[in-house]
Amino acid sequence: MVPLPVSFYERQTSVVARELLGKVIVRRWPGPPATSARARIVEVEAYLGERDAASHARRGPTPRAAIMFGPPGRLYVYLIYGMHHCMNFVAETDGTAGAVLIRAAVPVEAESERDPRALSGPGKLCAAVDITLRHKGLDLTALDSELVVVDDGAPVPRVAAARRVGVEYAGAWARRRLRFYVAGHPAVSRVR
DNA sequence: GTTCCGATGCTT
DNA sequence: AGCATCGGAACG
Repeated sequence: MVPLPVSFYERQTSVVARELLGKVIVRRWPGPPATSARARIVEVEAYLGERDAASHARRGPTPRAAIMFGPPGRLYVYLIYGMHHCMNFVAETDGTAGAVLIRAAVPVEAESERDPRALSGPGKLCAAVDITLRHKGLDLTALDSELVVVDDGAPVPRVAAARRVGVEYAGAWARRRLRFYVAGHPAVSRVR
């Protein structure tokens, strides 16, 4: 299955965020032995450019956040609270900041189970698929990447929106509904 | 059920 | 000093 192309990511961040719901993260370990894991995205957050007071891009292209200003379709990883990694997909055209935080996914092979083990929360998700700072900058659109995103033809889910989690400091931007999730999905954060 | 807290290290 | 988090403890 072919990775989503650069053109998918090169759009408004909130559009990319919504459309990532239902898509499948494919993590490949080259090995040997070569292995892989697949998880369907069920919750994301859009972080916009310099005007977004909750975004790491708010202080401009600092060493950490510069990648948010670069070409779309790249992986932005950061370390939070000294122990958890968070993965983001860079959106918008080169020169404009934007990224989508991936907050929750469900392993594809577990989807049919009665109570599928969810990878809920950005830190837990990153740990589950073994993504760390050394993957920052990875090209999500390259055929041979250790991490790509694919459309497996599953039906487009019904999308709901809510405030982003953990950005209370951001004033009016904290109240924007820039978190998107599969409506009614049990793996989604309980927070409103 | 809720709220609180500590862990741990990078960023500004 | 604060953080785009998590899991466990304390409390009701």
